[in-house]
Amino acid sequence: MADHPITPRATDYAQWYQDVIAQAELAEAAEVVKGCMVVRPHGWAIWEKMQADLDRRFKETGHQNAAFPLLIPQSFISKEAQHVEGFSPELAVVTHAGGKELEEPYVIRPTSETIIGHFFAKWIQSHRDLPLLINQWANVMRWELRTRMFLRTGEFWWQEGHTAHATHGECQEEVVRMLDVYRDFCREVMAMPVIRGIKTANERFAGALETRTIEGLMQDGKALQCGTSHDLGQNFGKAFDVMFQNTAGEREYVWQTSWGVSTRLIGALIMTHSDDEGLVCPPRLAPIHVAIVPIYKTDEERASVIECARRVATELRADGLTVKVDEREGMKPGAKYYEWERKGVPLRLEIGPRDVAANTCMAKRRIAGVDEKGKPMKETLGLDDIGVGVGRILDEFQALLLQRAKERQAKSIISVDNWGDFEVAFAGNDSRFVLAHWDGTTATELAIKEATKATIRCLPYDGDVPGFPNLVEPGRCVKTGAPSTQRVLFAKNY
RNA sequence: CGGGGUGUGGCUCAGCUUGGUAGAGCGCUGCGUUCGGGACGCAGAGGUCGUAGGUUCAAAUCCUAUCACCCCGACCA
Repeated sequence: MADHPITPRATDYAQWYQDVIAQAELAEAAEVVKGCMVVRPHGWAIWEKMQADLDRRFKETGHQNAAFPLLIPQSFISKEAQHVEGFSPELAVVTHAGGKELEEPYVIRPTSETIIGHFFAKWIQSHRDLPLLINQWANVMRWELRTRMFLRTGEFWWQEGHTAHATHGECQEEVVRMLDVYRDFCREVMAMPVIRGIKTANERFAGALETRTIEGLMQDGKALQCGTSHDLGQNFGKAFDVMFQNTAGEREYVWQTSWGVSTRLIGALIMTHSDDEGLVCPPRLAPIHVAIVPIYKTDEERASVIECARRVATELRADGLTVKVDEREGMKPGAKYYEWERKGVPLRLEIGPRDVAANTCMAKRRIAGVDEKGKPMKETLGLDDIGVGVGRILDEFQALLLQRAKERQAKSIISVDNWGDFEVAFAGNDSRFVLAHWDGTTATELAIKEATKATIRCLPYDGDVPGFPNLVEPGRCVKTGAPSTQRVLFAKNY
């Protein structure tokens, strides 16, 4: 075994995360732009796959895409009291343009509730204009003191849904619906189980009545907020005068929502599935599904093997798969194997002279056991119906990843009833999903964070936590002993 | 903004204490031999030593200033 370019997870999880990103060529630090990142082609390809699937789901639920300005008049941010308080510290502001100082500075959008509120006010007159269901794919900027690739950077890419409704009831339905879209996407496409829940007042979006979240469990036991959905009530409607005339002829403020997921999901993908060999990518998000490595010694062998590999690639592409035939010379097959494994290609096919003669190939899954000699398990596939064999393997691989993630999640969730056990669960650098009673006060929430670094990730939907079907039950706060009505989810988080 | 650290070929770093005019490994280019789990040989290309001053016959090395980045803390809809 040659040098291992990736730090093992057990040695240093944070370094492992950075190494996977570098070795899989997903992204790198922008270096000349503080706190920002360059998303490299292989990383962006994963985001494009995420976008394509999410966009289809948004359209299916009746939403339309639009685009709003990157720059927002500074005064807009100030119009909603909580919004300005939440975002002011992390705004980047444009004060000059065209060689002159601007009369009013612009902020680079940290999120678009305000500018969209302004235009919604123009677009909405009547109850017949509602609901208005808009989505925007965009980049946003939040000046962060401490950044982590994909998880928290100055600039990031996301989608933000913005909707306006005639009643609070419709607005609440939308918030629930879109959180479920995210949950389904995470499970079906990312092979990642998440827990739906409601944020505490302390963790709520600045300007929202209620924030819902999906929380993912990373391999090191920490939680990652993977998506959010906000009931904005009439807060932005009032701030931007977004009104409609109802059927009785009265003017009312609209009820609004916003919801988003971002390139942070790529971080979630890495920390959910990947291993010490590099990126592991579920087939439904893999930029390359199959890498074919030709094996040969002589020129004649090379010609026949490559001809065969290209033929297989063409056949698989007809099934809608992305296939790479690695024809690079001067590189031994083993080196190619490691490279494609680092990059998270789910399946590799090896085709050599013996395979050409037998009309077969060797298939190696990205996650495979080892045989009695310690060599990776491979299987032989016939070339006559290669599409069938490859399709089956990719389906099995997608299912395997979800199953593994679910098992890991199940093992990491515990229920705790006393402070001693709670502290043990978060001792040192440890984290997990801990279900415990909480007295409902922000003071206690902050005291627990101060003592253990663990925060309340959400008040989970009852029944959404595997193995713990009844979270709504009377109990005593794990910290203060005060009465509590339900268990909440604690974890350290990214 | 506190505390600590680092800036030297594309990357990782040595050299600095004790000044003498820049090195290694990897990567890259070319040729040849290799090729079923990370190849090897030979020949090459590539560096204003973060920046600006200062000391000196002479500075990557000593002094001053400054900038950038990293780690820990504070902060993080």
